[in-house]
Amino acid sequence: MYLKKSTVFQESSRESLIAVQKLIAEKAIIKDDFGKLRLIAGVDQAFMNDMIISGIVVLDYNSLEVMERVYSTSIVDFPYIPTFLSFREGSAIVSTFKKLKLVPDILMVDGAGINHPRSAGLATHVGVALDVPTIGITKRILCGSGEEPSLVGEANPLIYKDRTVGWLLKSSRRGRAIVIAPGHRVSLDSSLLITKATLRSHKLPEPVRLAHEYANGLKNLL
DNA sequence: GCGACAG
DNA sequence: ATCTTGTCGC
Repeated sequence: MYLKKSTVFQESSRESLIAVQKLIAEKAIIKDDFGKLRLIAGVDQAFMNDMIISGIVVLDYNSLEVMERVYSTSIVDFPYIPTFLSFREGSAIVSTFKKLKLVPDILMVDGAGINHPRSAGLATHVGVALDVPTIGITKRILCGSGEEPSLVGEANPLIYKDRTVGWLLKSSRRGRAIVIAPGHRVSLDSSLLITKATLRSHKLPEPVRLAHEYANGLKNLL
């Protein structure tokens, strides 16, 4: 019979992919290791049938002015399976990042960071692969729990197995809190401070919000 | 064994 | 993520 990718995945590579994630987690550095913040980028993927559109937007960290945008397309070759998102979107991000002319000091990713069962979410995976400082931003919790903040600007720690792995930040008046976590070469505290600094009256911080808008907008031109 | 589960 | 209209609220 025809083997669905998900079946192949489940039966022949699950353990090896978990092994890869454990190696990524070992290489991840969860402390500040970046220079003066001048440029911050955001990345997000949009999908059109079996095509992945990955878009990156680079902003000036202080003015949040857009400095550069690049994108790349590729074919979907892996299904969406919770905790294995990096094997679906990771390579697309890496390819797109390499097309940048400007080198951002931080890359904000639409996915989990160390707030992952094996401490290897998409932001961490991509950060280690490119050896670039990353922060992971998600709208929902993948794992862990924390008290839901109620006041705008309030943040509570996200706990997973007795360890603080990120934050729940009430970023806007409406909706639930967003989830923030270090990906690579960024500390827990900095991941929160930097994210707050790039917020502009929207639920998501500007880097990822604009990257999402950019990637989705490309669907009308491809 | 039974849920939970980023994008 | 994506398929989709109207609708509640600031």
